[in-house]
Amino acid sequence: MKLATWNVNSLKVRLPQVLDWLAANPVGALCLQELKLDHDKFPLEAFAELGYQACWAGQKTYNGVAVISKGEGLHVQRNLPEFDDHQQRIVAATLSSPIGDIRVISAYCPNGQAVGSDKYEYKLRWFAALREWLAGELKQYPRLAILGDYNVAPRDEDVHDPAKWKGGVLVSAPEREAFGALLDLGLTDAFLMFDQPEKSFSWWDYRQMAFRRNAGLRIDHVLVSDALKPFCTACIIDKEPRRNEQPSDHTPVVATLEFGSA
DNA sequence: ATGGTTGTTGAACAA
Repeated sequence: MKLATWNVNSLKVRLPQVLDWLAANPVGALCLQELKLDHDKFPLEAFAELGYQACWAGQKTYNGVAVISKGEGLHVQRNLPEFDDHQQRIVAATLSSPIGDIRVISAYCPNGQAVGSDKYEYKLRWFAALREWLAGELKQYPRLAILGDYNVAPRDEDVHDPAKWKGGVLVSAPEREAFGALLDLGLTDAFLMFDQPEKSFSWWDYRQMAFRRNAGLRIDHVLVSDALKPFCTACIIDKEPRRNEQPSDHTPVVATLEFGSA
């Protein structure tokens, strides 16, 4: 069973690419971010034609998240219950698997704009609220994966030019601490469980031919709980969709779970 | 060089 995440930067524009990718890459669940679609404009039928179901939290113009899944998503939760916010950044659903229920969360963490800005303060408050909520989710659902665009590059190795980015938004110490506080709950960055190519990134700015120069950041992550971690056998970044015509600025990250047979 | 690109909504904002 594969779990994937992809910030599509407008599902309206990227829907054909997402459908093509799903047809070539069957998954148990695909978490999407930045739908930029009103809640009732979600293209459920297009996914149904490929045999997928979906849970989503849509919003006009900005944000919006979804969990596309082979099986039905149950106990759907939208947004952080204790955080008063109209921005649609979280959707959670329970999926069944051979080892029992797995809680799958699609997260679109705030960008933060610039260190010290109002949006940056909002980002840090949002991460704190996410941590509080996740602690409860983990108690209720020990087998949990939270996938999404965290807008945090956790290590200097996740930054194409650490000197240039040093202290800036997406890499600043408070943001990395907020991300680390999630891991402290008993979550592991699945990408780092395995040998990976150097300079592996998941996002490249549209400007200045950043993708061709591999001037990117690794800000999209798959976090697996301690109970799920032993079943995770691979995690890769699929750069192919970033080469598409009219691509998203992000590319998918895909984790493999294997449940064995005996 | 405070530039540059894309998406949404309709000149500005967000990323």
